[in-house]
Amino acid sequence: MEEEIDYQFEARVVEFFCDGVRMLGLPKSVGEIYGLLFISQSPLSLDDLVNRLGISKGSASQGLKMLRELGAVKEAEGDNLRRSYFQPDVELKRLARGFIKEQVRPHLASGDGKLADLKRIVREAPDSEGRQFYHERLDQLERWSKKARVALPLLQRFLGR
Amino acid sequence: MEEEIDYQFEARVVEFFCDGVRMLGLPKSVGEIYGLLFISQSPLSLDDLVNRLGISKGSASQGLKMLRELGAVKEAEGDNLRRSYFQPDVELKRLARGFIKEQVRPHLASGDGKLADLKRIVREAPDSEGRQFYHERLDQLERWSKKARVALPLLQRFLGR
DNA sequence: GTTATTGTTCATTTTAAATTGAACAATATT
DNA sequence: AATATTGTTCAATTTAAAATGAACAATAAC
Repeated sequence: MEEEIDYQFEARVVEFFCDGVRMLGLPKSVGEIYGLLFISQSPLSLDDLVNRLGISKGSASQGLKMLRELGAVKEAEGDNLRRSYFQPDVELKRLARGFIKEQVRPHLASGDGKLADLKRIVREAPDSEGRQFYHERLDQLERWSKKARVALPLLQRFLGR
Repeated sequence: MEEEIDYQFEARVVEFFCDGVRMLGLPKSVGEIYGLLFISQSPLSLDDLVNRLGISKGSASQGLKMLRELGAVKEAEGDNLRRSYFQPDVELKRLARGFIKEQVRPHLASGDGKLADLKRIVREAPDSEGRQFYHERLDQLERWSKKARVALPLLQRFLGR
């Protein structure tokens, strides 16, 4: 009976994290996995996740992989020596760092590359009526990008306090 | 011929913004619309967007609606008095404010509500082995939420400088 | 009052992304 | 060496989100 309560509670926490990661643009299953680990008193194995969340082995494996890359979970000791067990990292600082490093920076970097391409196109194009205007707009974009690059470390530092 | 160059350039800028808004979790069409407005020298009407982007009237209408709600475009004067014309707001400050207000804060608020529900469940549950642990975890979540609520205005202020 | 123009809404269709599950590799156990 | 266990990969499927387009309202022009 008490387990029943725990189970319901657990399910709601998992749901809570589903919504959370959706806001960050990550797959629902990643939220489920992190959520269950977050509310578990002991580390869980891939099999535990499959059984308790009712998701496929494939999803669990891929989700754990992503969470490891983000630095959001780490390995831990568990009953069965053959298996890997996982527990969550619950420090906002490190979660933010991982997310920024893995999800935000790559996008910004690729954006910067494309922006440089666009500037080149304008530079090498024959003088046209719009050239000056285009140049200004691209400069604007560059200012945005620069600001973002400065903001990220500040944000990270703040979250780490 | 010169128009040909402009057209290709325009298309690449539009693509650039597609990628950009995808990172923010907004629909591609919103990026296309904002991108075309961003690189246009004069305000455009819904019909212009439909024709130049090759999207449906429905998409254009919905996309413009979202962009207006975000404060990312505003109405402007144009040739045809019967039509509404739009131009982009290119101030990062206001774009960020709109995005935070419309997309981030609502999620945080709903999260806070759900978190309060979870705390109540734990509080009202019979003493169990896990109760203390659950309480700690939920406190952790509350600290995250609080930190986010403080970080947002700081971020906003920084972007507005 | 009838017709034309502009823009919105929303049920249906399409598209992109996530999930599944079976095949596979890697490692341990007998 | 044969068998069992654990975890990964990826083609096929499912699901959720976005785009479409036809019907509709609102307004203007005739």
